[in-house]
Amino acid sequence: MRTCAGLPAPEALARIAETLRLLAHPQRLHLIGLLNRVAAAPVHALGAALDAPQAVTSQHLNLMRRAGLVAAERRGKEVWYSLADRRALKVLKCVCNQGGTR
Amino acid sequence: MRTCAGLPAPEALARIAETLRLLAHPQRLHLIGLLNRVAAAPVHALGAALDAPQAVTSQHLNLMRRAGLVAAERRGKEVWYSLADRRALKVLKCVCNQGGTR
DNA sequence: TTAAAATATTGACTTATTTTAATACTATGA
DNA sequence: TCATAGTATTAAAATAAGTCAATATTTTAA
Repeated sequence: MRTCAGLPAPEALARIAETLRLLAHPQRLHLIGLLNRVAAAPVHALGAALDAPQAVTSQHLNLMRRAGLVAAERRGKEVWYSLADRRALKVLKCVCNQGGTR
Repeated sequence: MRTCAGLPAPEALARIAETLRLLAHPQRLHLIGLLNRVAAAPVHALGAALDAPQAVTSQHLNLMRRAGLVAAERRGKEVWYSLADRRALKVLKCVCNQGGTR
């Protein structure tokens, strides 16, 4: 298990920031949490859980898919999404515990 | 150790997203990493390490301070900053390992 | 009290992100 | 082939975030 020894190089910091930026949205975080519970689900089911318009749900999922955070697989008319990067869930888990002073 | 059981409530998701948004910037991530190494440092030293203008460094630090991610303490003419929320470092650490398929 | 160092704040500007609505695409079954 | 369900894409408008330069504030020391 590689832990972040030393400071990440500038390009690495940019990539990490980009990943965090994608996670830094309530609905996208919600999607990550949902996908963790159900393993995989079609867009319309996820959109219903979020109570968000179809286009919005699709856009969020596509953003995360392009970054490799989630994966998409067509099953007939539906496209089922699933988690593809365990870091997404790890981030959600470690940031949703209360902070506290160090 | 409280782990994120169940999906966070909407307000919680918003708070978590806000925290992640603050971390989702290369220079702010760099500051978190630096503060982890040195424990505390004045603004001008951090700005020099980042090679960023004084105002920019101060602004980044202030953003994070208002969110409770870092703490500030005046020592004479200087203001020394330090980490105040261990989640910041945890996020940096777990997101800077390579992603991988689940 | 004046000057200088260190930090913070402000406002204008530029850029990026989010939202919305409309429309296009793809697969299925009649 | 046609209609329909499920997704994706696009463009425009609204909102938010980042950058920069100038200036204000705070503290110390002369």
